[in-house]
Amino acid sequence: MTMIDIAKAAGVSLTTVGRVVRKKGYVSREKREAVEEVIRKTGYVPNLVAQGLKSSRTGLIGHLTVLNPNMLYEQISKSINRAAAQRGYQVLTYAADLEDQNTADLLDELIGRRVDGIAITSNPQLDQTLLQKILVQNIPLVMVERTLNVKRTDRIVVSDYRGAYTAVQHIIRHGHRKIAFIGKFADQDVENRRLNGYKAALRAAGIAEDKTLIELRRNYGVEEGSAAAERLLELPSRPTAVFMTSDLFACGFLQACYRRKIRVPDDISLVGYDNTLSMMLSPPITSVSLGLDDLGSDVMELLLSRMNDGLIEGRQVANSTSLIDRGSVRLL
Amino acid sequence: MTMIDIAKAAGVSLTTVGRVVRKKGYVSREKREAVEEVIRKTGYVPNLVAQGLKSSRTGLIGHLTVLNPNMLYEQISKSINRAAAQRGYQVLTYAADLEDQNTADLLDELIGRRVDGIAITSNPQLDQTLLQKILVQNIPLVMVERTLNVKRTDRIVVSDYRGAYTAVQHIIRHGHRKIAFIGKFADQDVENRRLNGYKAALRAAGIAEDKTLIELRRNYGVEEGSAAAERLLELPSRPTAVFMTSDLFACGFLQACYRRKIRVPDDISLVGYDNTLSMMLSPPITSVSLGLDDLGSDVMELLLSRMNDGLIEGRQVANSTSLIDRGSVRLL
DNA sequence: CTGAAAGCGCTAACAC
DNA sequence: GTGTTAGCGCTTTCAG
Repeated sequence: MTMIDIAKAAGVSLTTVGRVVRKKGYVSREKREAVEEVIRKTGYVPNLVAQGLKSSRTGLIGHLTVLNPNMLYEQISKSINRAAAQRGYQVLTYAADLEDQNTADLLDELIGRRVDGIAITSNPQLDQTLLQKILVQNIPLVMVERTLNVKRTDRIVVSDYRGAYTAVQHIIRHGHRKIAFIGKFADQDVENRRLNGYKAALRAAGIAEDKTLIELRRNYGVEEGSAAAERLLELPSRPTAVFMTSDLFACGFLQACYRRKIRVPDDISLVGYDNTLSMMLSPPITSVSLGLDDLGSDVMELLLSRMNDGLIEGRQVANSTSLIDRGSVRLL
Repeated sequence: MTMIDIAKAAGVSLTTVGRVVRKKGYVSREKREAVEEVIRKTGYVPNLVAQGLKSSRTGLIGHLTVLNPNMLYEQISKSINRAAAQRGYQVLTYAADLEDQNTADLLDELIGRRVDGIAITSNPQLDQTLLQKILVQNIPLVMVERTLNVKRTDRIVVSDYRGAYTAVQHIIRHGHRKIAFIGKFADQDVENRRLNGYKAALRAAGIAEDKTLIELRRNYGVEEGSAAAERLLELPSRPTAVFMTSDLFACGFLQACYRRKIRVPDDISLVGYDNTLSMMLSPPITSVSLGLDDLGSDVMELLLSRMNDGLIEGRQVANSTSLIDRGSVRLL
């Protein structure tokens, strides 16, 4: 079934069928109805591949991401998929989790498929050279969270510093002074920003930094959170509150508490980060939301505007974090 | 940059470039190297859209799914994406969560994009008429979990009955007799199979069914689990164990327990389902794993074999469930 | 308002 | 071994 078949069956030309299918251009009512009738009867579906070749517009957005252990990946994907669908685009998600698929090949496939735009979320393996290839092809590009400063490329950054700061401030306002920090080793800026937010909040409150209260782990993960908790809970003078840079840590921390029959927030106060799992835990934990609901829309809007004008200078959008209070911090 | 440009630059014909790009057919070493050189220099990337049009093979798999509240959706997507990538395919995921996007339109887009195969996972809005369209186009189709018996279409079913049966049997073997059930109203067969598994296990152990111990909820969800727990925990003669058909219910149940300072498994024993969140809870909960790791491979293998021979009769593969014991059932 | 014609970039016979 | 040629199914000027 092709447009030509439809044209023949309806007794019109190929062009007319095209106009009806795309609802564009003038077609007399009779002819239109004739064509529509045939289309309905035959169950004809336009070939988007051919359309894409001819119009060099595929309606596809490439999303390059990395499968991280926390649930962030799914949230981000969901948000982008949804926003894209609402705007008539479909997302092709490439997860660079395997060693055998290197980022360069992935990008080549994206380019080969002639996607109309590319979103890269927190991929650590990026460098200017790789991105250059995309830019040369003039494909709109937006980078999320882990961003490089590249010409004519938009960035969406998460205000991690503020997020951490606000969380710790919240704890301090509840009267806590011995506040522990569980985070990940700073491979990337993200982790540093969170740690800095924590330190700044302490400083602002005139609380001296206590190195024994800072627990840095190799990875995000439940086990890691549990292990960190084991150490912190053994401390001669135990912290009264803990700020963790991932809800996964909070999961693990709570498991350790459960084993020791330590109650939250009665015996210790906790604040998580990501707002992914915190609402599901026992008890639900106050957590920093990264405001990812709008992320997809932001991504798509940046991409779409750049499709219209590829020459605009690189813009930067900050996704603002907010604290979701679930009462897991006790008033001292 | 097209193949013709490369051909000119390398002083060979279009065909020769094609042979080099596709690594197929005879090309003398000199010419090949010349072509490869030019490709490298220019950063040429073959146009997969044109390839797709010409070869009517897009390397795309369409995945039609529905965004459910439990984490199953992500697990399934991940599994399929990964299996597809390993076989050189890319997945286009369509989530029919919005009312405005009806399944028929989604299917049309999949057909329009000329995907090489379609996987439909637990979509409740399916009917023969819709599927007919896919079959007419001769696109390999595999349905997961919620399946219809359609000619020349493969099915992957989850052995929910066995899963539930095994879970309840596990509880019974630990000496429990008052075992509650939290499930979802039976919109679909899935829910019934789980309830039936529960009932059958009780029957096999000679335990009379107690209607007050069966709690059916409108939806899967944390809140729902919590509400169910509130009722069950108020019962004059409280159950000693609870089997729930979703880890989300278990989350909610644990929150209710936490509020009442009821400990698991000391005061009550719990078993979840899905094995999605159970490992993250406090305490970790014994749960039924749906064995989704292999799901993607199964899907792809069924699809690939049908691409080779579209006439094979519909096959059925059963994904076997297994109980992951985390000690949340106490020995009475 | 409608149609004829020229490709989009690539593949696959088929000839040389 | 290598090149010529004819499309895949559609969009888009440009005439009528």
